[in-house]
Amino acid sequence: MSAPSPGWLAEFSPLSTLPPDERAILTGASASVALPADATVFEPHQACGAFLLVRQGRIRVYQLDRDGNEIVLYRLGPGSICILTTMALLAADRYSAFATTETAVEAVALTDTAFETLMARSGRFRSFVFTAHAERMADLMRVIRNVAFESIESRLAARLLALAADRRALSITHQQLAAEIGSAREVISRHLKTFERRGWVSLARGRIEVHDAASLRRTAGPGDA
Amino acid sequence: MSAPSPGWLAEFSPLSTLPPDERAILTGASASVALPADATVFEPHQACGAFLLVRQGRIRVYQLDRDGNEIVLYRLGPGSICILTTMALLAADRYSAFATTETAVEAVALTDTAFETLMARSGRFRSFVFTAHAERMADLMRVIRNVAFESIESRLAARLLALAADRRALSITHQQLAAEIGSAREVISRHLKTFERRGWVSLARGRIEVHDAASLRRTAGPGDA
DNA sequence: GGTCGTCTGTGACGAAGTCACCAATCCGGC
DNA sequence: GCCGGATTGGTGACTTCGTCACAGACGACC
Repeated sequence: MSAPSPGWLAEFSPLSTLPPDERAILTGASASVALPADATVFEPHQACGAFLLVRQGRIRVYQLDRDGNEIVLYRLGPGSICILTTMALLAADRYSAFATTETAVEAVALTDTAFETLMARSGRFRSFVFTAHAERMADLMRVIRNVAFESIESRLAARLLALAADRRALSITHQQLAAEIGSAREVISRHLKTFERRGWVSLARGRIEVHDAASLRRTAGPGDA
Repeated sequence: MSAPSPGWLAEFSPLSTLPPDERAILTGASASVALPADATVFEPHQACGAFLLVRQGRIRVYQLDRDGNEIVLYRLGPGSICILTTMALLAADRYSAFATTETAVEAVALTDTAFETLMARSGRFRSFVFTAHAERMADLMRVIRNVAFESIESRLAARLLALAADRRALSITHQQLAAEIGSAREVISRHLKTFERRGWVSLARGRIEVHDAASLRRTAGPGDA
């Protein structure tokens, strides 16, 4: 693990205003971490042991049951931190979720002592960490609202829009979409077919093209992705 | 708001080992809060403005959608803290959950400045707060696993056992049970009827008596309540 | 072109949610 | 006591969703 390239701190805007002495702690005790795509970041009952700040790439955090059913909880992108590792650092508790890199990931790892030093010394750092906690908590609440209250059709529409972002087409299988919202492949296939019949999307093997984002947005409803 | 009765700190074991100067901050800036049963603790987009430590009673935290559907997220009992208020204090973010007292509640409220002072000064206090965060996060993950992966029958059995605790009978309506696990009243009624036909419980208006906890535990499965 | 593994489509069925409606019970007022 | 309204529980019909079984379609590779 080498030192991260200089200037990485600027990529985390809430941290870029830290006073010099606190910056020194951060930059002094950090190491670069590079992960390939589809790598395991952590699994239940397996601590990660370091505080991770994501610089590049995307990490998917999800739940898995014994039958292989899956549901995505949230994603971590550039500028966000992995709070599950902070849990393991500051609280003894460990909780059971999986995390996998979706793309190659570049991150900065902070030693646990440096993390605790900063938490003790820097109000800005604490606020940064707490904000991340609050956001993740909000993500989980959103997932609960979706699975408990929303129809598959609206959740699927919402997720298609979220995954497509601004692009027209996305490369994803029906099985992967089912894992996104915690449903079954056949159910997703059938709903996608009706979307296609309505002219909202067009389907090809491993590929979905969005034609009518407005209609999708309408069926997604006021609820969030 | 009067000062809480002396010795309340002993009720929060992780805090009882604080050094004298940190205890002084806690006891000096705290006020007693008494809430009746069925009172609103907080609602979405409405900050509570203080750090709450629960001494007596129970608070139910739940999600609600526009159609009145409900699902319980977790409960706070004696010795636990309300992390949603800490979110509002340290992070600007607010998230949308409801909290209601199930019984009369006695709590201690800490001013926000005292909270931040303690977070800055006391590693033990930080660890206490972070542990609470981790536990709540674990609760939410458990809820997600349940709604996404478990059958109604097993979730109902698990919840009956959890609510009954060691008692044989519990006073609860089918509607309330449905709100516990995020289902519909009719579904709960039907499952309870089959439980009764199997001799596991007996039903009366607003009352359920558990006769065969072992069988309930078996259908609840290895998963958590 | 042929083979194999992955991906998608479909029918049948059970489990769960929704809707409509009624019956039983409780509670307060008289 | 009795009555009337409100709450609670029971049930059938129907829709949506999850599960199972299986077939066809496509792409990668030889």
